[in-house]
Amino acid sequence: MSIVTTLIKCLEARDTLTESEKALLNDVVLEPVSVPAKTETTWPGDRPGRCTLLLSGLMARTKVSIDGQKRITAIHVPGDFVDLHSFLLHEMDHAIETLTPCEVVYVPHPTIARITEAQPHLTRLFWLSTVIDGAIHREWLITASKPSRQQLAHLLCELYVRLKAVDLAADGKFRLPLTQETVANVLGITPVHVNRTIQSMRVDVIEWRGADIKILDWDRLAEEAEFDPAYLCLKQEPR
Amino acid sequence: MSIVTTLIKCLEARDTLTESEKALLNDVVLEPVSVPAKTETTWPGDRPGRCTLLLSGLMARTKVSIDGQKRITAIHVPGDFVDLHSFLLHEMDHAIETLTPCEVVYVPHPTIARITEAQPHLTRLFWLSTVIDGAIHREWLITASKPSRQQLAHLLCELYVRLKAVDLAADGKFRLPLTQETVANVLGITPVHVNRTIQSMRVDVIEWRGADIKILDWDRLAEEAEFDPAYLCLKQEPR
DNA sequence: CGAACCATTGATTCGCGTCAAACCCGGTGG
DNA sequence: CCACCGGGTTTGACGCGAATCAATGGTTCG
Repeated sequence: MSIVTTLIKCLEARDTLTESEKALLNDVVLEPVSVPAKTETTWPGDRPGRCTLLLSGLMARTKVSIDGQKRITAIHVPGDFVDLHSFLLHEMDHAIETLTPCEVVYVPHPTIARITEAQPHLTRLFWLSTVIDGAIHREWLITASKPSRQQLAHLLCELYVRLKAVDLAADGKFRLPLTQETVANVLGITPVHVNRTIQSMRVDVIEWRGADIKILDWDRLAEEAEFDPAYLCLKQEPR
Repeated sequence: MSIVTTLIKCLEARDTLTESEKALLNDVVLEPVSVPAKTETTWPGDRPGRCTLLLSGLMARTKVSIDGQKRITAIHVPGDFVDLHSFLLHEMDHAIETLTPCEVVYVPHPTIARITEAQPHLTRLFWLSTVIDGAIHREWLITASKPSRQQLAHLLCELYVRLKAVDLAADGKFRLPLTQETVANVLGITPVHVNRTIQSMRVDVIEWRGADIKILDWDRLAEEAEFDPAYLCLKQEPR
């Protein structure tokens, strides 16, 4: 199984690729790099010069405010192009860090630039992946003004669907090796409150022991979260 | 002054355009359409087939939850491509509405597709505009978990800078013809609380009468908002 | 066995929501 | 010219959800 497999799986969840496109991606994706957990790979103000393709593990995009509060604005699962937007933004407006030990591949910006010059279809698929990134931001923005239970329920639904798309979740079960403090940084609430929220959800909809989560009643969880996976755009269509 | 002027101004805030690119845009942008205030132009589930370029007025992207709560996930000012992401998403996951009377131009998806096939540079600039859209979402996400005063301060700073970039704001003054209820839908708080927040800010940092806003002390407002315009990417660079 | 890290619990405070009423102002019509 | 209306703004009283602060368990690992 080659290195690009997960990326191709992610792209092909939204459209089909030609053999030559797959071959091109294979040439472009070089050797993987291991990064330990809790390591910042990019800082705000950086001009990275390459994009990060996540192969395994979980990464996050974060922003720290003056008072030291860290807020996680995005969580990335294997197959995600974590900072594809840096190709166009140039200067980073946030940090990127590993939440767990990760394997990544760095793709130089000039490589992506070449693709945009000669591969309109691949370009659109890359563009699409940043657009979906934005759609996820919008969902998080909406849940942000809802009660914490609903917020957490939505996060779990989303992560389950995204992990399942890359075969890292099944039967309502998945691994989420995050501390409650990290979850708090995702939801924008305090760790203490995350704990209480998890406890209230343990009563009826989830099992959550250590890093192992089991969704006991998907329908109820999704209903409470008002979760509709449409925004994740997991439908093959010509783009 | 031609119709594309505002669009070109917006794109050229981030990179320079060649004459032939400007000419192409001029050919692509057809006659404007007037839309009355408070009109929904797109609904969730729609497959629009064209993108909306805003020429004048304010538009919003909204999502309504089961209980009828409307949340505004984005505000658009003249020059913005309101729903450029629909070109790749195909199916809309949210609604689009005018907040004030607006003039718009509809650009058919096939037209944009043609640009992506033959105009890599323009394509990257369009892509960039959706990426900045995402950056704005991230900022809103971060402020969402902050006290309402800081949230509102940030919104005012952002709108001032964005309006100024298209010459619709100057000297700390701009028009914002929104009701407090609409502002509440932007911030995800109640109209009542918006009112109290505005009042507390009137004491020291802003004047706000009807649709007219004057920022009395930019530095103080920006400091309180922790506002750093970097994410709006208003710097000319080759992209 | 202690150190470090994480999860959990309790007590108290505070920002914001909720509900309901009052007010303000431009527009309309008698 | 004034009564009346309606949409938006403002005010007050009250309750709840989440923050805060501080302490206590539980596990893993040197």
